[in-house]
Amino acid sequence: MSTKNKIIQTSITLFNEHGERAITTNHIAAELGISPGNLYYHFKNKEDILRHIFALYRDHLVTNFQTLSEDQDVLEQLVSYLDSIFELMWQYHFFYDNLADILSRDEILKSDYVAFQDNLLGQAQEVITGLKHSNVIDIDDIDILDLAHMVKLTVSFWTPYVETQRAKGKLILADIYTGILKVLFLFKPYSQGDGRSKIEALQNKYRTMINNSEV
Amino acid sequence: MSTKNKIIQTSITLFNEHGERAITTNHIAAELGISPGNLYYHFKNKEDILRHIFALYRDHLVTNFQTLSEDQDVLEQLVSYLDSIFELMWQYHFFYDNLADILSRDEILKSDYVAFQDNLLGQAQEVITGLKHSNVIDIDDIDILDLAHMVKLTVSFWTPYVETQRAKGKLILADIYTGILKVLFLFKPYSQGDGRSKIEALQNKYRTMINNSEV
DNA sequence: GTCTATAAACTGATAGAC
DNA sequence: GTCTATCAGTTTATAGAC
Repeated sequence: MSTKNKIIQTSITLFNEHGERAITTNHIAAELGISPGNLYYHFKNKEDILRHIFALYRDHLVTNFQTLSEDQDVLEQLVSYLDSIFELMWQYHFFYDNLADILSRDEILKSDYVAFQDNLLGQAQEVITGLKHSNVIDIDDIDILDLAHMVKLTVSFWTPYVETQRAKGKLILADIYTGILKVLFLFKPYSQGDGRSKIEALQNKYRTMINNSEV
Repeated sequence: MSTKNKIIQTSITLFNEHGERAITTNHIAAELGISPGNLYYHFKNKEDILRHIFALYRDHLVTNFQTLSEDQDVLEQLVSYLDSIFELMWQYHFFYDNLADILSRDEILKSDYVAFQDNLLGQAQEVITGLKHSNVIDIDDIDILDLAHMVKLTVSFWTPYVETQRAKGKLILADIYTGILKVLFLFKPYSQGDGRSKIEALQNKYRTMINNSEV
């Protein structure tokens, strides 16, 4: 792996472990066993590293995203989508732990992030519309935007929420599943007929996975 | 006002305006026109200030909180409760903008916060149970905990969510009302009969207030 | 209670040699 | 590409005078 990539990967690890604020360019260089000067050869500064990490995160999400088609089981697609997203949220959770702070220090990163979020909001609305057209849920068109925002809020801030609800311990896989369950919970009251039992089956699946992962 | 209180109030203002990370003890002292040495006479360090601010926030919330009684209009009480909470979230929004970060630096503050959150979760469950017993909503007992978590997540991270969804501009009063609408949105699918129309009336009330406040 | 002065530590960042 | 050396600036925190 190139030194540039190593710096990015190590930064992600250290940021997730100790928080972005606590990790300086010197820490990153020390962890890698390279000199600070070398790090500054590859990146202009810490902001520059953060921008590269965000680009990586965004590309991952764009790559994994598949708009729901009505051909396949729409709920299965939703779940695979949620799996990807929450997995990603876990890999980059430091970013959302310090979101407001990181964005306030970098105008360019902030406008990139805002544009991307706007994109995601549209995709969330498409997902909800897809579930509606597949008769999994029944929802007034006027409520779709609100639900899309709630899904996005939940996904974005699930990891910070979990981290700040308990005194000790890091994020574990079960926390990711619990987050997925929360999104399913948002959909559940709108589910109808067959859709309701399918969602309940999914809930049971993830509850089982939580129990198994905690052993 | 005592110097000690002035320091606390000025800190809150500066933290909200520029973010907690960007404001040092020197900034606070300079803004107040006192010396850094004087500030350190009143507080051990910045952590100490943050602990005092959190205690203030917690006391406000405890004071304003009234468990819903079934005598009065339970929905009116809910709204007055939501008003207080979101108002408070606005006054101390820097705290939630940087929550994970602030708590990770101070074990004592973190355990105080966790204990308080546990408390709030119980109160949220009581509120939901109250709405159920008043027949405003119909919800399975098994779902109450999930809904309580969703309400808490929404309230806690609403201001960071808003701040990070748009490129420019600070929080305004309309943002608070929009947050209240999001909580009502969470309750709405569980509402029944008379309860549903009452919730819709409340939604319309806040939508009107948003429009008026933006003029 | 408040000030001045200052120390000790750390941070981000650069210049120049290899 | 990588290193050593180093700087200028910032931050926290304290000692001692008033």
